[in-house]
Parts: sequence; structure tokens; C-alpha cells
Amino acid sequence: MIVFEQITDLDLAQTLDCGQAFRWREQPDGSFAGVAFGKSVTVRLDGGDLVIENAGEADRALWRRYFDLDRDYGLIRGELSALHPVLKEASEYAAGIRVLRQEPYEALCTFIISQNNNIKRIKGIVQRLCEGFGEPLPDGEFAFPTARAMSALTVEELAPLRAGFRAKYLFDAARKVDSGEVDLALCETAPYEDARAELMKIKGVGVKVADCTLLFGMNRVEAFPMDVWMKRAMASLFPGLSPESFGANAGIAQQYIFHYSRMHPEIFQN
DNA sequence: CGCCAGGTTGTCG
DNA sequence: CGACAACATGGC
Repeated sequence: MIVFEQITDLDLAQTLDCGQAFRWREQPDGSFAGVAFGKSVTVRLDGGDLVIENAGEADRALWRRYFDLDRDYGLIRGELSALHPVLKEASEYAAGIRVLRQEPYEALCTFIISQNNNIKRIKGIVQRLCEGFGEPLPDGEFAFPTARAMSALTVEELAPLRAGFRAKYLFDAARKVDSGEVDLALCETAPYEDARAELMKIKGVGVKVADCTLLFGMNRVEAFPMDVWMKRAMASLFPGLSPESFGANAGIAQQYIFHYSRMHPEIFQN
């Protein structure tokens, strides 16, 4: 068990079930079970402490990084709140969201799956992908499959995922990442536009999937994924503003606005 | 049953 | 360039 004492700006339900990660399941007791970096754990918040069950001290740095605990979200929220009154409202409403630092390849694949899809079904496809092709873990869970493992398959073998037309995109991603034709490590450090272009060499990866991969898999918080919800939100809540208006932490603003919008669909009636 | 889902691609004008 | 259907599948 690992304990991070007195963690602020963290709500597990907001962070783990806001559509940035697809492998966390809420338990009856309010904790969340999930797998990241090949480690199956249960996490909970206990009196302000973040508790990671089924993890050893050796993985402390891994989980500190995964939950982005070294970033001062309170400070960022203050800066964003000063920019626009509605952004202030959204950031206060979603104040418990942190941008997870997921495995880059997992983020890439899950957001390829996400296109023209709904979160419930995305989770099912991801689960079948892990069970079918990921390394089994001691407790019966499965790691997210590697690009190497997936590139060794055929598109036909991906059929049981029921991923539909996205299967060929997953296969192309696996093949290009495994071969090095697409360099994910490069995307972590390259200038934003270059990183985006690198990811878009994959069939089925457009600007939105690329931005989600950069934001959720590489902690590129300048990325601002524009999905249907964000288009609606920008048009009706922030007319005339562009993602650049939100500065270097636009991606964090995006998460606040996305969650706020999804929880208040009535705002966008007619 | 029909519309829609954290989009992208291919095709036409 | 901008618009728009097609894409697989299933949730609601």
C-alpha cells in the first residue's frame, strides 16, 4: 500500500470517470479499481490521503507521476479563473480533475477507439482488447497490450473487439508505433505542431485524437481537444474565444469545460 | 425503431 | 478549401 498524504485538487470520480481514461471501475465502497503501466491497483481517498492498494513502495514514483501530483492545480485554477467568469465557474465545478499521465500508446489506442463512439462502449472495447491481447496479471486483470503484440495480429483477429471500422486504425497504429515509423517518445518533447503531425501519420488519427493522445498520454497540457462537446461549449459559452485564449494550460481548462458541459447538457438545448 | 456517440476519411463541387 | 455521406456497433 502506498499513501500520499493530504492531496489537494483531487476527486477520484471526476478524474477517473471523466472520459480521459477508460479502465477504471468504481467499486461499491467508492474506491476505484484499474490497471495502468501493467499494475493492477485499487485507489481511494481517505481523509485527504490518496491510498494506492496492492502497490509497493517501489512504485511510489510511478503513481505520483500518474496522478500528476507535482502540478499545482490550485494555482492553475486561479490563473484560469481570472481569464473568464464562465471558466471560473467550470474550474470550480470540476476542481477535482487532474490530467492523468497515461501510457502514450494506451492513450493513442483508446482515443482511436473513441471516435464517433460513446464512453460506455469505448470501455467495453478497451476491456476486450486488454483481455484478448494484454499480458495477464497475477490478480486476473490484464495489462494494456503492447504495440508489438498488436502488430503481430491481423485485422481479422481484432474482430472480437467489435470495434467496427476502427479496427484497421488500431492495427495501423500498432504497426507504425512498433516499427518506429511513428515515434511516440518524440511526441513527448517535439514542438506541439510537430508532435501532432507525427501522430497524424497514423490512419484514423486526426487532430482531435492526436490532441487527446498528447494531453492524456504525454501530459502536453497545451493541447486542447475539440470534440462535439467542446465545439458546443466554445460556441455558446465562450463566443469569439479560441483555445489559445486559455494559454499554456489550455488542456487543463479544456478538461474543466468538458466536464462542466457534460454535467450540464441543458445549457445547450436549442 | 431512430438518433447519436470525446471523428476521420474519401469524394465532390 | 468546405460540405457531406459513409463508416460498425450498440446505448438509450
